[in-house]
Amino acid sequence: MNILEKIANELDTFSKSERKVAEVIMASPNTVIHASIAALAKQANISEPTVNRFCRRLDTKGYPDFKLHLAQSLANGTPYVNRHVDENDTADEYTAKIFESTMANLEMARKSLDTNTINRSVDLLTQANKISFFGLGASAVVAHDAQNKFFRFNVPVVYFDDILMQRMSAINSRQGDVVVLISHTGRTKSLVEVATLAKENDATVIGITSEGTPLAKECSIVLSLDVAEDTDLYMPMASRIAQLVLIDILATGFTLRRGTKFRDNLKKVKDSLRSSRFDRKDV
Amino acid sequence: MNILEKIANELDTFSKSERKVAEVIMASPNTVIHASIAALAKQANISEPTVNRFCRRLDTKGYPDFKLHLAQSLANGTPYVNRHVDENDTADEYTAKIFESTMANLEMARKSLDTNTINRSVDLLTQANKISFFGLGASAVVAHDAQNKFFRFNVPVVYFDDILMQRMSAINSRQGDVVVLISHTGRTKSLVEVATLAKENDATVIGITSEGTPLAKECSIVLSLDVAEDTDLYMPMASRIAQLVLIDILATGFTLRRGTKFRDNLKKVKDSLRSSRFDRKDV
DNA sequence: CAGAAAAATGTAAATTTATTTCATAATGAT
DNA sequence: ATCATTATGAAATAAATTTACATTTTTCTG
Repeated sequence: MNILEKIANELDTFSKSERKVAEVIMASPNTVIHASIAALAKQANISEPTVNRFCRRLDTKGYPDFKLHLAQSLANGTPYVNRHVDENDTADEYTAKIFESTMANLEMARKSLDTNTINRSVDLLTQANKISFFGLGASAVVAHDAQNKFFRFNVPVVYFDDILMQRMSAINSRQGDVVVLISHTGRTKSLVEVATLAKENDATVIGITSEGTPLAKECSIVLSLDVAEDTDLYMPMASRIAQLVLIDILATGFTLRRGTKFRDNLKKVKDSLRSSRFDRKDV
Repeated sequence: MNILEKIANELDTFSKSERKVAEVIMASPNTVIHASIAALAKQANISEPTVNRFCRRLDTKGYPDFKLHLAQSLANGTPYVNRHVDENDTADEYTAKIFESTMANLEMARKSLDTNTINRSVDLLTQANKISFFGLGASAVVAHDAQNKFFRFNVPVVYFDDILMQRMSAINSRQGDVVVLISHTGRTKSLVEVATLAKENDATVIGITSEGTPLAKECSIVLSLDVAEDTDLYMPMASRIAQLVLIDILATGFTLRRGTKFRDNLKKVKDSLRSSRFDRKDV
């Protein structure tokens, strides 16, 4: 797909003149996309028809079409990447880097998510008698957020970020209850124990964690999110953002499954907040 | 940068004919990048020079250059619109839409952020005797996350999602304390009161909120994040994600300001968690 | 609401750019 | 070495884009 890669690949199938064009293009593709066929021909010391033939050899309609492909390759070549924050970065720089890494990781997480699993999870959540969200540390924040969302749906929902409360809650769970356990590493001992306890009490255990971890092994369903490790500053960053987006997805799936009337209800919940707020006209 | 966004943004500054072109382009940008200026003009029922003028209005050199930009916009994984979830969406569809909107909104938020303000905020935070993070509802989650991050820095940091605790804490604040108030709408009455109380007690008040809101008016510094309203399902979605990324940025700025030795310390905090986790080799 | 000024749009010509045709040169196989 | 094949370029042609200018439409002013 990427035409620059294609050029590099097929370099040996090119003729002498074609190779000259290829080299000029690869040397500064960003200049080429703004050059006319005449300019490029001159730059490569070959004739214009040769450039044109070169373009066609790469399965494009002609020179302008080739430029289009090239432009797209360049745009694609620099997607959101995980750029690491550097000690001497200015506010401008680290701000840009953090936004970009977050987005790169979201893209990554999106690709790794299995929508069938999402569908099954939504099924289970809509049918649950009670939903519990447990996490520790940064994942506690995600659990907190999940409670905030699902609470609006008027389903029994609890959230604990305390190990003992989590254990007690797990022991008290029963068939029909859904326990959602959140842990990026999937190696937090106490959370794995909670999973085991909940399972022993016939609750359904959904894990928002990485594949193949001790926690994953104890779960009925695993929603796994691939995210590049947040090694930079020893703080969870992208992983929890991806988890939160996953919560949004589950919550959205939940409301869609519940139908229109249910969504009217959501509006009421939101409207109920009005009296606690300053009116827009007050401003 | 993204020319499709730009078109959507400047739609109202266009003349009648220009709008016609814009609509044709937005309806099927992928067709347009392969069309000649004549074809596009015909499609939009206007003359060729008008298309040309349209291109120049968007700061491109002309039609071919415009097509290049358009092609790049399309190639870029960047979603150009906030696609709204629809009632009949499959899991696949709403998952994709939520990821895309989240990313579109992050892109938007990034652009709206002022790095000078970030710099000043980081200054204040590094110099603070005590840092408090307050929010309610979805913003409480953000405050919770902030506490989690700043706690690792070994600075006195508190977080409350309870109105009374927030008030009491604000009343007890003094010069040198920094109070960070989080509210997307900036209209939550009790939080505005907290801002006033904190200010009366000489604390520095940083608002993570929208410009021109009652809360913003009470703050010493306002970190504003533009995000498209989350109207779909009456739940805060993109706004809190953007706020969390902002927290990441502030935390990162904080650690950078503190220097290398400080960051070694962070590693120790992280390492201290090891005993609570299953080892990798256990798996 | 007339009428002038400004802005928007279109026509047609000019220009630029890309492509085709065909002649010539290079390459390679026998 | 010679013929066939392939590669290349010059010039002609075709296509596309841009410019210049005329016409229409809109907006503002009195």
